[in-house]
Amino acid sequence: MTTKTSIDHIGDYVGQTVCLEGWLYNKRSSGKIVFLQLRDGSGWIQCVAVRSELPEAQFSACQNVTQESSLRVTGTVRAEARSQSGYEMSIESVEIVGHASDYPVTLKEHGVDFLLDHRHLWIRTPRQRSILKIRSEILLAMTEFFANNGFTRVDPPILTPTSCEGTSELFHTKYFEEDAFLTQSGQMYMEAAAMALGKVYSMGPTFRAEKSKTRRHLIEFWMIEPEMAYVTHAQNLEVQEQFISHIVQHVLENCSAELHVLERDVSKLTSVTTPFPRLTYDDAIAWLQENGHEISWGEDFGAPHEAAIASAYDRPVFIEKFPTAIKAFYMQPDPDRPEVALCADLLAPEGYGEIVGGSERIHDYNLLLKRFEEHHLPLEDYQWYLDLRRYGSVPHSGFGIGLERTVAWICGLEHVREASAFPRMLYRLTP
RNA sequence: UCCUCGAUAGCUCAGCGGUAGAGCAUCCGGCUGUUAACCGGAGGGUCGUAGGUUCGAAUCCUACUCGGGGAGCCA
Repeated sequence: MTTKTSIDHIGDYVGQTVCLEGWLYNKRSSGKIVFLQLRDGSGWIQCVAVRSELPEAQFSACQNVTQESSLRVTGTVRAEARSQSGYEMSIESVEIVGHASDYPVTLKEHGVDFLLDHRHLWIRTPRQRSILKIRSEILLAMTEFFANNGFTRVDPPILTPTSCEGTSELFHTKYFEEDAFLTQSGQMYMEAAAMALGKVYSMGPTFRAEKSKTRRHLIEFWMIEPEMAYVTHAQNLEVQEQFISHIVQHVLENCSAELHVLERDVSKLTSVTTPFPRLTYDDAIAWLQENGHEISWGEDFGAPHEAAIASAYDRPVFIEKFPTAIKAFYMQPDPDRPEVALCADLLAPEGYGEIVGGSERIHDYNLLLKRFEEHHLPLEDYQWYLDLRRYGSVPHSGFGIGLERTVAWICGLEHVREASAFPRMLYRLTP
């Protein structure tokens, strides 16, 4: 029985005969030699069939095999200077597992619409594979950071009875006889979990029924939401910058091949070290006004404002202490200046926009009650949330980070849709 | 929802009032080191849909459908 292996381990088998199981990425041939480029998910290798060295049936199978047919290839591994990976396989036998005819996603250029219609096949290409690998490594780095810093993972519900923030449009569904909505944030549940377990985090999908149609928006996206008891606004920012720099460092250390496929300028990532610059909302408004933007105190930033500020730095930048009036109801006011909240947005470099939003939460029962009234939120739906301030309330903080935006930034993508295996976008639910 | 751009072969596009084109993919043939291989040949089309202008419309006009990019909202 021939040893089976995967392409990423091929260097351990030089001079030996092994079997690889994969798919045909591309083929080139002349009359008496055929080059099969095999991929198996772990990498690529060129397999060479020579007419004089193979039975005629085996050689003609190599000549006729089509793009993306699945193959078992048995042969001898050689070190090969002409190969990019440094290795090649001399084919001894080929078994076609599944024939592919008229594979739609050719190696030439395609339009976005066509590629998205064929997303289930598009993800086989080197570029898309690299993105999905890096996404997976980012989630691993996040998990690692949380495990090393005393966090417990808690998974909040996806079906919820009400809005968490009362702002965004929600997807509506039925829960037997009741109305239900797909979650837009697990934050309130994570606040409850933080009172139980101290430091907690969630990872999972969230949904926004907004008709957003830009390169930074998906309808369904993943959010990672840490929540920490007894943690203040200032400490929250420190956790965020350590968290982000850990992720970037992990990708730099573990994904250099994938970053190379993506032609990512890694100097834009090596500069991401702590501390990150902190700009108050006041500073940001003043800076924008000095740089010719028409904006006044009290207004929220638009995408062009965020891009202008972010482009002034070589690493993510915090903008903190926004006016209370334009931020979520649950954010703790600054005790020295109640008109601003103890919150911060983290803007990614290179125009990728807001990747993190966080704040210290209101812990005082009466103040939170007042906010519910000001925002006309139905108290009966939120009694459990108010309970957290009735029974041993403590100062606490947390943040939410958008996974696809983070992946898009680290990978240098044009659009967040490539950061998801099967993106849900406005007017696009399939595949 | 608003602004803007687009829809021609399986794919990417050219043609912009006068007989529907190219490259790639597919099929056939050639080539012993190819790297989005190359060379020769073949098949492949209700020019998004519906109206209108014109002797004549893929081309000009109107509406609609579908999609891209952006704004707002946010992560």
